Parts: sequence; structure tokens; C-alpha cells
Amino acid sequence: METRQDSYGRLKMKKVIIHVDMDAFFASVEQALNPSLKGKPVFVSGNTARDSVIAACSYEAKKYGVKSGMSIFEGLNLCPHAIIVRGNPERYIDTSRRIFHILQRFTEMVELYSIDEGFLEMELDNASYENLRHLALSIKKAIYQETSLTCSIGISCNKTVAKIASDLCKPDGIMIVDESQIYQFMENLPVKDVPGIGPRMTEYLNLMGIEFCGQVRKLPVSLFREKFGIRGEEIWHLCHGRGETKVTVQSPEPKSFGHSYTLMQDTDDMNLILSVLCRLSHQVGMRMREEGYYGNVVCVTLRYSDFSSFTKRKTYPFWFNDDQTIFRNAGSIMFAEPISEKIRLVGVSLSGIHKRYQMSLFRNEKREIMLKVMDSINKKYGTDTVFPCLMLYEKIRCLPVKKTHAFIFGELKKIPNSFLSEQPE
DNA sequence: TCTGGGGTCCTAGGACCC
DNA sequence: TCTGGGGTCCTAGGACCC
Repeated sequence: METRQDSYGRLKMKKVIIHVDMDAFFASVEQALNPSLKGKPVFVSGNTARDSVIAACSYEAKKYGVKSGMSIFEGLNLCPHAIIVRGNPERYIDTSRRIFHILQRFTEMVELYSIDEGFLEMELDNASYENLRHLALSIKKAIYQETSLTCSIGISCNKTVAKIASDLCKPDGIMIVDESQIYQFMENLPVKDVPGIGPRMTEYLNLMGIEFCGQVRKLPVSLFREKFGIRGEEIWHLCHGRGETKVTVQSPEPKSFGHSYTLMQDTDDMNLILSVLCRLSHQVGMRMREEGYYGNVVCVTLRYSDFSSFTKRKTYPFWFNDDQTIFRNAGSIMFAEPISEKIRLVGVSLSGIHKRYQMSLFRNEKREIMLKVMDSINKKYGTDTVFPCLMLYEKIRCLPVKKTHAFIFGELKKIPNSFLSEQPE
């Protein structure tokens, strides 16, 4: 990358976007922590009831064609000797924070894009290739020294190209794409490798005979607009190697809070489904209260055993974040129509977010105090020290029994009659 | 032992109001 | 008294990301 001069011969600062992408993040964190996993194929499973999907896998496993998102079953077919490790989300969040702080030492302009990726924006007076490479090496060195983890770094003039570059040089690589090289860089890049072009769009483009970004450039933008609307226009630009050139330091306000859960087994036990719905509502409520948000749109997702799913949502004229209101509304949405098939997954989310409390006719101060007490006890003594009573049904049916203190929030009559009689030992 | 969980953004169609 | 058009809000669903 050349350093430019203006017409007076003064040195011009050059802005670069640096994409830092951790290599096989979850798996590498586990390997760094447990030396016996080093150099071996590792699958990190999601922290879920069914243990069915690979959340991340080590490079030793990737060699066999294993990818994250694959079922463990499929992964083991490709790589039978893989070691399966249960994920530790807190550990990854903590490591991610540490990496973020390391990046902030290089510039304040850091955007935490996801748990294992970040963008840096820097103004450099010497943006020569050597200098950029040196900068990338310093970032990699700092991260490695403090976390024992490797990352890949892509540098260019916008986020799209920087991200593609870091992806192409994985693992443990550095790739710099100067603005003047973008045309050439994109020419033979498969459209499926462009962030923003997913499997569906790839399929459509392939059907049009388009496989590489270079082919898109030969077609008019109007064709894409006609075929795919605004989305088509965006894709046309992405394939030209254009993209966002600003990093967003401040994380945007959240738009929704949600939790979903795939049951251990598909079920038509409505008491269990209600109990899970109650727990999910509780989880959503706790997070929203902790962060001080209220919402007025409840969205319920159900997935049936045949994998078909539906979402139903409802907007309310008041804002809330208490477990009971979320649960009651979610329940009435869910049971508005009869459920005839076995359920695989239940999900609840709350959107229509407002930060401040909106005065509501339904304000219930007693309940607010109660929730405050519940939240503070859970904060002090651990999650689920105190929880809505209806959650007990799931705990007793499906989870290892531990000493609990049930908290009844006025829903006693809704607790299934079978609840007491079905208690296992 | 087939397919997790957390999100965001966009679109299309209907209801409703003026 | 068979019927226009624009704007906005709501809902359901799909595509995409990590």
C-alpha cells in the first residue's frame, strides 16, 4: 500500500480497516487451557440438551472436512477420533474481553463484531505494505503472548474486503489488499465467500451462471435490482469489493432479547412445554431487568418434530420486563391455536425495546419489589437459587435434581396437578 | 444420534385511517 | 352505495451472520 501525497507534496494520512479474526476460537481456547487437546481434532459442542451440533472445531478436525454448525453425528463420520468437549461460554466471553482490551491498545477505534472478531480503524501516515505487515504482526504477537491464541488478520480499505482477506489467510495469517488491488482480488473470488451472500443467494446466482465475483461485474446493477430488489443492488456492490468503511465503536442498542431451547426429546407434554416456556420467559426477563430494558412485542417460536416451525408475535400497548407478563403473554400466543404435533423447540423473545420505564396501567409495585429481591438473590447466590415455581416441572422431569427454593408467583392454580404425583426420587 | 442458539434486517400482505 | 390512493402499523416468514 503506497503512502500518498497531496498536490503540495504533503504526506497524506491513509485510513485502513483491520479485521482480526480468532482462529477456531472456542476450540483453541479449550486447547490452550487443556494441553492434552493440543494438536488433536476437537469438537466443541453447544451447551445444549441434545449435544447435537458442533459449535466450533479445531483445525486438526477441519482437515477432515468438519465445519462448525455440522451435527456431531456427521462430524464423527468424517473424523471418528475427534474429542468432544462441552462448551464453556463464560470462558469464551472472558477471553474475548481480554482480546478486546489488547486491541484497544492499538487504537480506540475498535468494533467488537462478534465474540471472536473485531474491526480496527486506523489513520496511518505510513501505510506501506511493510508497515502494515509489521502492525499486523504486533497485534498477533500481543494476542498470542497474553492468551496463547492465534488469529488471522485482513487489512484493506473497507470491512468487506478486510474480512474476506482474513478468511482467506486462515489460520494464523496476514493478508493485505490495497485499494488498487481490489479489482484483481475479487475477480476469481467465489460469490459464496462474500460475507452477505449466503447459501440461498449463492444458489440463485449459480442458477444464473454466476460463480465468481468477476462475473457479477460484467452485468448491470439494474439486472440485480430487478431480480432481487435492494438486496440485489447490495450484492452487486459487495461483489465489486465495496463495503462499509467505518467502524462502530459503540455497540448499538439491542433490538430484542430472546431464548430458545431444543427439548431433550420431542414432546406433547403440555405441562413440560409450559414449564420450559416459563423458564425461557424468566431468562429473558432477568437479562432485560439487568440491562434496564422493557419491551412490548412478544414473539413465540415453536418447532415441530418434522422440523417445520412457526413464529407468532403480538404487540401490546404497554411495556414490561417481568417474568410473569412475558410468560402469560407468550402462553396465550402459543395456545391461541391447538398444538397437535410433538414439539422439538420452544422459543420466546421480547422486542419493541425501550430503555426507560413506560408508565403502565398495569404497573404492579409489589411484583416489581418481588422481582428485585429475586434478581438480587440470584445474583448473590447463583442463577436459579430462586425461580418461578412452574419451572420446577421441567427441573424435576428433565434435569438433575438439586436443592432448590421454589418461589411461587401467584400461578399456583396453573401448576399441573400431575406435578406432585410425578416427582421422581 | 440429523439439523443449537443468539441475533439483525428485509419483505409482503392485511388492517386501518384519512 | 361496489369504491381511489397514500401512509403507517402489525404480523409472519425468510435470509443471513457468528
